[in-house]
Amino acid sequence: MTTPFSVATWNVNSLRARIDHVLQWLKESGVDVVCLQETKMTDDRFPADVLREAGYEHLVWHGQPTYNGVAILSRYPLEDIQTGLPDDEDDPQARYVSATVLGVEVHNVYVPNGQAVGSDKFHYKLRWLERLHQRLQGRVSAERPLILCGDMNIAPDDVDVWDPFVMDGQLLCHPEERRRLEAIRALGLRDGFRERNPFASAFSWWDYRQRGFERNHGVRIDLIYASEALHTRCTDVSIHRHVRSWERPSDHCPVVATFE
DNA sequence: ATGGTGGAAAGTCCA
Repeated sequence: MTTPFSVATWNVNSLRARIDHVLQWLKESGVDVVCLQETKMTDDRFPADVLREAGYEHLVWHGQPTYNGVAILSRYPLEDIQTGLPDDEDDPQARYVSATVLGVEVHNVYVPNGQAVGSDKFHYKLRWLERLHQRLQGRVSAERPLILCGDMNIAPDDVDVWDPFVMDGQLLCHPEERRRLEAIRALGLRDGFRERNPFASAFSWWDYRQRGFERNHGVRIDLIYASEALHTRCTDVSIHRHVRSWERPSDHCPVVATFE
């Protein structure tokens, strides 16, 4: 029948700078499928050999110089790999990769940050979310096992931010971006962490600046959404907060969902 | 305090 497996999302803020943390965390977590964002390297520099040695034989990566970059590391074979959104030809930003593993469609995204509400980059963010919506429309159904995960760069609700009054209407919380994320979720996706922890303010990103982690000034923007068929198999969603306290960490920590 | 910290990459851009 179905194979139990776990899936993680983690914005590593440079895979080159974070490779030791990644290897350490892969060893301690043993997660089966890992979706990375912000690898920040060209494809020829991707450390495929060392990741294969760590047990992740099946890899896909999609990078560019300096910025962005996404990858999927898997203990199980990857099929139907797609790098970039379908209409990516005039967009050089590497923010999307998808593959099917164990019969599950995994869509790994690095949603644009948006820089500042109302800026050109903010409009690019909104447009990118609409392109993601188009990609998933018709693919999400109750019966098909599917995951959408990644750095959404949007806190879905006020409970997902350290201070909803300070953050009200700001980047990561603005109604225009929240509305577009909710429209994607409403295609038929479930936020397993939120459903299991309805009132928990638990975060996945803390600003490097102004001692954000020490003061727990964080937001939950790294999400794992599952289709109905997969959500019924979900046994746990955990935020691996301790990784953020390691020496010279990414500003994001990993999030892991487990399915039976 | 239009700052602050960290990464890429070599002066800024991005988050």
